[in-house]
Amino acid sequence: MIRLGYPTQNLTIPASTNRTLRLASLGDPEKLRAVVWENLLGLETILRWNAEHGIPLFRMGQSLIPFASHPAFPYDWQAEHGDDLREIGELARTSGIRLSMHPGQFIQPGSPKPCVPERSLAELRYAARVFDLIGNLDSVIVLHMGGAHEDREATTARFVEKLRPESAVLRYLALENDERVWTVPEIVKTARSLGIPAITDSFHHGLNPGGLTLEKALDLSLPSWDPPDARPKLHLSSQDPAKQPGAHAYLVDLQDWHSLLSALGDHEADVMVEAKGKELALAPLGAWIG
DNA sequence: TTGGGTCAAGGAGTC
DNA sequence: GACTCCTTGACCCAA
Repeated sequence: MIRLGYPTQNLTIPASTNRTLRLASLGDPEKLRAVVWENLLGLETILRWNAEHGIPLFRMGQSLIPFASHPAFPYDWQAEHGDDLREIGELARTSGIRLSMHPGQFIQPGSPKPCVPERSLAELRYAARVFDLIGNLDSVIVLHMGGAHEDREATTARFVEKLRPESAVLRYLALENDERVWTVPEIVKTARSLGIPAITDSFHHGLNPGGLTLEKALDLSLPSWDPPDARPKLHLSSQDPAKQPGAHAYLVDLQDWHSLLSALGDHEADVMVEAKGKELALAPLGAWIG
């Protein structure tokens, strides 16, 4: 069975889990609390909508609790929002919805600059803590390996060294290939050395295939998951024809979808559709899921 | 009221 | 060296 999902917001309702504020506004805790409350309410609304529409995956925005990992964050967010997160976890569980997060491009545990990995780990610990409170073990933190810093081996070694002690993060973490730097075989190798799974992004793989067909790439990444508790995750998107290579399109090109289905064969997978059209991009694909 | 530029943070690539 | 892409919204400012 193939299951589909979408990230951060729902354009139909509409609702978002990614409202934020400027750093300068952190000095106003009431304003911050209001933004967090809107994000949590947005998440609950989206989960109910997903349950009604049979969509079993959703990726929360990284700004669910804006600046939670920042030293200037003004209150104990785990104490204040823990009950809400536990209730959201219960709602997701009873609705059969798997949640994920995708820390952004600034998260670089392998950077040679000392302060960058430290800030990155703080952000990853925040994401892991959110999932601890949500309480669902099938949750996933999706991470790119970041830059190569002109020395792939040294960067990989730093990346592994920084993350290996982070058992609370590794519990949820999965590595994803990217469109420029790290290929599927490279992230699978690094993921294995950390004892975590790897996600193949079919769009990124097309731009940075490392000499492998999509089918061969899936042969490497799918076994890194351990179903039924951890169904394999994949990413699917298409090129925006009006923009530079790497820019995501509003919908998914059906040719890309069929290529993924063909490469998957009989394998089961959870497919996160990274389209600008969010949930609107799922309907044309759903008709093809048998 | 609108549209543009910038905002916590990194890095790689194009032109 | 400036701009764009990975993502989305906030918020200030000029017109």
